[in-house]
Amino acid sequence: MSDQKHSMIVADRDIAEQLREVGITPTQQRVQIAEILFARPQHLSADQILAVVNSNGPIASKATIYNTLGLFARKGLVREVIVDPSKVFYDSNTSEHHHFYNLDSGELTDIDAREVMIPNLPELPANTQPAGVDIIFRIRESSDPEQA
Amino acid sequence: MSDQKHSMIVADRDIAEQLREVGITPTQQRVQIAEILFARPQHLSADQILAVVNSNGPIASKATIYNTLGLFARKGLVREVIVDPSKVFYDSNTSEHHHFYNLDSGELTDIDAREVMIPNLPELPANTQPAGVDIIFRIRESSDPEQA
DNA sequence: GTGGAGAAATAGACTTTGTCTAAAACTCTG
DNA sequence: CAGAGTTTTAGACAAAGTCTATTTCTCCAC
Repeated sequence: MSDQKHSMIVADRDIAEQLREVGITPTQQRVQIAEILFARPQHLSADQILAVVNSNGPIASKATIYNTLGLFARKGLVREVIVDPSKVFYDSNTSEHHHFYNLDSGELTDIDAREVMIPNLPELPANTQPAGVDIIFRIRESSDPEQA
Repeated sequence: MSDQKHSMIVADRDIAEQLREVGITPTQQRVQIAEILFARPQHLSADQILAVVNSNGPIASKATIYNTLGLFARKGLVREVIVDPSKVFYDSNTSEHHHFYNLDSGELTDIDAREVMIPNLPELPANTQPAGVDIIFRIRESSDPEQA
């Protein structure tokens, strides 16, 4: 039990260290948010993160959640996934990959980059540079009659 | 001049006919919205369409714009493009193609399907069927210092 | 440790996109 | 031209996200 507590502290130290490495001052709020996001590869909305962070008492405000997620995204710790017009998902998997988006369930799942032929980069408009490619395979439930 | 007026009417007739062909009852509002969208291939937000439709007197309400765009999208007359977390774009080019999205200017431009190698369809999750692929090349202005 | 400057967090007002509702106005068919 | 069903409408509402002024924290110099 004290081992567990100990490893939590160590884990937090590690996360704080990781944040410092990319130039982010580790605060309690940022560490907590990072801990949730980086526990495993997942896709969470700002709202979901807000709920999880504060599930055991108030730790971070809405503004902090948005500030922190924006900061993490700018530092490359997290990837913004824009597939649903109503909200942004934050993806803690930053390796190159693509997504299935299930239009019926709203579920977002990863596709390993190796499973998809990487498209060639088309000729860019003048005075622009590449900033990332998103490939989204929209899917629906097989028996969904909504198609005609 | 009367020729022009005549051709407008003819054009509206054509549009009304096109709407009927996909099972949409052509109302004044729907025809006007279609006229704006289909004048040329373009990307417009609901807000922009609302402004243009009503630029010479009130023709359609906000609710009608949203209803109509949703209807057109379901009928395949228009394609929803989700690249900006704050709003949906409606693309009157329904042929297969992809997009550049300029993060600095918010500008959305088409890429002909022939310019991009079509990626293979990865293995779909169980009980799902494909519903479309979006490929978005995010770009920024070349001299933008915002990168570190 | 302590002080203090700059950075970060906060509550809550605000903005914007989009949805909903109930009533009025249309369209179309018989 | 009547009546049923469809469409439009104004405005209330909802939800995501931003902003602001203030308070709190962090960290470094001493």
